Amino acid sequence: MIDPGPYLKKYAFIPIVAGPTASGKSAIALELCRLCGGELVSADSMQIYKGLDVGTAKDSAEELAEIPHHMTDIVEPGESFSVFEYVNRADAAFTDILSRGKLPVVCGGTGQYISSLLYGIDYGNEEGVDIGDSEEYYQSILEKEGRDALYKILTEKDPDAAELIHPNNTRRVIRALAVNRATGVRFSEKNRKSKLAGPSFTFKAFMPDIDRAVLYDRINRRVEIMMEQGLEKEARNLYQNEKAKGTTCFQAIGYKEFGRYFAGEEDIAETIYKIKLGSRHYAKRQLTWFRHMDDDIELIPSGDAKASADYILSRCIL
RNA sequence: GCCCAGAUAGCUCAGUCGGUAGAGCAGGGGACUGAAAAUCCCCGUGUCGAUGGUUCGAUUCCGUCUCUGGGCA
Repeated sequence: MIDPGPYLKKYAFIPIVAGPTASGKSAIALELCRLCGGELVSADSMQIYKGLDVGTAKDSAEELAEIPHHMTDIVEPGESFSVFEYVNRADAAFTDILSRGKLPVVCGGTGQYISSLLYGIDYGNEEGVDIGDSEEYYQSILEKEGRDALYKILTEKDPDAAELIHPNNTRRVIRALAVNRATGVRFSEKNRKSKLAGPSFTFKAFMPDIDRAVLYDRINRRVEIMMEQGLEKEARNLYQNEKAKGTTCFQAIGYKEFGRYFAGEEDIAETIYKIKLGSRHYAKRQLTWFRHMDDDIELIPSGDAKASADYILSRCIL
């Protein structure tokens, strides 16, 4: 546990505002920062990228200028990033903010990032091992020998991990094998030990409780607004960035769907439909993730950001 | 007005040689420990358009009607 510094005099917890896309998290988090002079720490795997602004529903330029933001715009499209780097850099941000006597306010919808903070998952990379080569190694085995052969290797090298990972989920099969090969420690063994240290800070998480139909409607409308705000132009910039081609930022909803449209293979209406659909599917997965950790996330009424911020702050005061 | 083709799940459609039906998409549930906005798993009862008839039994065959396409006038 890192010394929380002066903030402990007033606040016992660092608030985390989690929730699905378009649920109103940002508005609450910004209000929270205004209320207590806090600084925002994003927990969003796509808002880390510079230049992906309207499509990731990043806070506006005015808001970025008004409230200090951390973990936003920290890497160029094309650069690689990972949860491991996220937790390290977020921890550094917390330490920095707290040392200046300010309250960090976490806000984001990337379940994996939220869980990593809240549960203090240690991705253990003291030796600075790079697993990229090992991933490529197993990727080539997958291509040459197929998914069954790949999965069979996992059942031999790490039966416990194989038990938990579906054979069709080759991405996770590869990850487990690569971690094993690169670090010499079994994936399952590493995971078992990962929570032993506990979180570096004390967090309290909240999520707006929003009706599914209302959420989907908000998502659909927001995609229309993004189009008005120039999403197409932003996507075109990304597609013209040679370094970014095929990298992680192309997984972002609102960008990857433009490929066929730019190639002249479908019209814009289809593209917009796919962006809405992808966003709804994503929101559903986010809800599954956060529902799973409902013992650790408090639901709050949605709709009134100011009231939510007041409430959250009261729950974080010592 | 006449001719032809349709009418089956929220949508697009398959199918039942007569024994009350199933795919894709949508939608729902779930997993997730170094890409996570990624990746993966599970879930299909609906007056088979309406109404008469034939039949032990009709969504399926026949008649009529309604609606929707397309064609001819």
